[in-house]
Amino acid sequence: MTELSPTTDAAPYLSGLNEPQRQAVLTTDGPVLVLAGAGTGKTAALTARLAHLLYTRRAWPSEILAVTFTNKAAREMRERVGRLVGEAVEGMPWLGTFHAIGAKMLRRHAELVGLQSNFTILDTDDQLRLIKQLIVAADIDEKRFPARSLAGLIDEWKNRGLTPAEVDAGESERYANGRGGELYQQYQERLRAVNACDFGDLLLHVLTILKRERSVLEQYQQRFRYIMVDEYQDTNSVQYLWLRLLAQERRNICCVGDDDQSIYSWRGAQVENILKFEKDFPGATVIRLEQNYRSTPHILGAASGVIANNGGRLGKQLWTELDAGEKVRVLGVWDGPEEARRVGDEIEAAQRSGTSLDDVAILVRAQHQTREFEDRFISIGLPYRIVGGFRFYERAEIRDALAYLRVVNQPADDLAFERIVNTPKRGLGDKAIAKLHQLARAGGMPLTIAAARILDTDELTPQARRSLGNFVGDIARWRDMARDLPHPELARQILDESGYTAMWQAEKSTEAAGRLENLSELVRAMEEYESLGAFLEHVSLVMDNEATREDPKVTIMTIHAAKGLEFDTVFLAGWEEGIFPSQRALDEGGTRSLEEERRLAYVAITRARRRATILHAANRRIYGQWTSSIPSRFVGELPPHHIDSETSMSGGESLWRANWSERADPFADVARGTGRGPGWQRAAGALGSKPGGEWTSRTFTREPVRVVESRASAVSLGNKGRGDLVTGQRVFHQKFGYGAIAEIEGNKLEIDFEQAGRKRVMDSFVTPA
DNA sequence: GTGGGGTCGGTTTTT
DNA sequence: CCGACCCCAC
Repeated sequence: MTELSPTTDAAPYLSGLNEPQRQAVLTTDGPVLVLAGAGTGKTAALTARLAHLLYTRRAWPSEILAVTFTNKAAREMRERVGRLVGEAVEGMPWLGTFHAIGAKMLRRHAELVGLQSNFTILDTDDQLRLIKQLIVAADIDEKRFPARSLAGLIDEWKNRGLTPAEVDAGESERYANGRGGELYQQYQERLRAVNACDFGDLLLHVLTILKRERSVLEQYQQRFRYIMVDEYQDTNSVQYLWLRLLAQERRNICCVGDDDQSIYSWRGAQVENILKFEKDFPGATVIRLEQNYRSTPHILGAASGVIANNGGRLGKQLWTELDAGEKVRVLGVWDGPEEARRVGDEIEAAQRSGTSLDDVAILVRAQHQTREFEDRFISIGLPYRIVGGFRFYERAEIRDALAYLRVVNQPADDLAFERIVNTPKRGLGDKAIAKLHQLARAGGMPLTIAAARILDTDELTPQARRSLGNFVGDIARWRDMARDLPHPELARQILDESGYTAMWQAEKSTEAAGRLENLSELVRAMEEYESLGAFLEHVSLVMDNEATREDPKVTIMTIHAAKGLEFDTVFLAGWEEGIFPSQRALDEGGTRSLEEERRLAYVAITRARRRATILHAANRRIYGQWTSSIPSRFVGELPPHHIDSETSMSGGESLWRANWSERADPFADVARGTGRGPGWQRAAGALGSKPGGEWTSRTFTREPVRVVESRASAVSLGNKGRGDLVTGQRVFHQKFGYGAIAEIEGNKLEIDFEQAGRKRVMDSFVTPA
């Protein structure tokens, strides 16, 4: 904050803001709810507000609490505020995700909940392993009561702000005949014993502390002059309670959100939080951001038409000054493969007229729908990226490497110890580990200590003892080294001396090479952190695939993943009953889940800036069965004057109608949304067994005839007919790695890949190996 | 320890 | 139908 003029009018951060946005910025005191529709410049207003608080000296950077849900949002806010106020943003320690801020608070007060300040943050994998151990120890049949469901339940309780003591019999009943609460209790005890906590604890422990320790609460209430919350509609109960405690003294809380974009109830978010804001904070100022800067009127009209079918909304009327533009296209196709083919064709055409692939996205309801597109795009050579799936720190090699570092950093981290004690193989099998556990449990000590002790006994076989002795010695040495070696160097040496790097070097696959690459990437990333502890914190809370700048690619992702993003051209695939809205949502019944699906549709449409195409297929393979489907009810909710409909099926509309609307429809109750519709499988089972029933006419025993298409692009992109390949030859493919040619059919190859199995690819995408 | 075979389930996903 | 996961046998 240097040389800034104190006059608000001249403030640079206000330029370019519309009236409601300014109001959101300038209404600094008292509770404020900013209802920000999609594309209405929410982030601009939020960051300007932050800048305003700093610029007018209402608060020091360290006196503002600004929370987001994702690291991406936090990063973006930090960057944008930085652009407005410069260095000052560096001093904002309390700008971050709920979890990052929770972790920060918890490290300061860890002892109040029985932890040490260097506690480890477990990820879901560690969590699950721990829970499995407890289930086995409690002699519960893991088949009947899977660890996953207990993990989910504990997570839910934590999201709701319930400690083990607050889980009543009814809740407890939800796992293993009433043993849920008891296991939750044990789980928390184990976490404490290994000085660790899970994601949920980062919030729940802090809430416990704030509720129990008056002085701590007051300290934070005093500190945070202003509180700002992004995506308020996504807050869950703990987050809500946490915010309410912190805000209740000064009442300078500003929540930004959009009830129409609440799509995370399944993970504990309570739309009610935003709906009842005015009740929670009487006298709140409510500001609506309704001018949309992103999409054309037709796109907005289509989205608004759909969302209007939901009840209980706070209500917003989006408008735009942009030109009408194209109508939203609704495209009916015959089946899934045709859907992918059509989208591919359209994208190639757009590309020819100058559209960059980076401006194009395909949004689907569920991850598995990406496959059809992936297959198609590989075969026509259209560059794409699929968002989602494995993240960097979820990969085995990264988790292994981190486990080594964790053991060095936090001696009580038993889960990390277990993970690596026999990776790479050291001949320390189950029996040896079991004995270790026994000793550790008997003596109430961490596994590393138990390991050192057991060496003095004759519990282990000589080889196991020697091997474990070496390992224990290694760990001790690494801990010594940690004192004076820079941590990236330490990591390098640990990976080396432990034989971990060698383990992957010994494997000659492309996959192993990639893993080694990831490991060096990890070490490189460490350089940016001041200590090993800081790095581990970053990894467990923040690490994500930073999109490395690459060649332009079409983005394929779920609607959930697309929230907050925007693209010029958007394809919305699979708008059929059962797919979207999903069968699960329909089965669960109730308007609640259907309305969430509808909000998802709203989010999907509003991602588009200029062009949106909605697709629905008449036939789709579901669990291997060819099944006919009817268009999503959301298609019917699109206002007719905002759309152009088209069908690619010969016979046009009449065939459509003949196909799905005019006979007794086995999905009738699904379509009408009674919420009691049959699952696909049940429908298939029940109707299929009825001789001569309707079902047979709609079930395809084999794939429908495909339109034979000529693929000019595939040919033009690749080598023209190549003669250099023969059956049995070893080749390399950019996506699938190495493989042997099993069959050649024109320019199409069947290849048995070493990693990916048998795939059909175009010859232009392989090179002789 | 690994791989073969059988079983079961099959939205959305961040931190 | 396809895949993940688990268990058991070598």
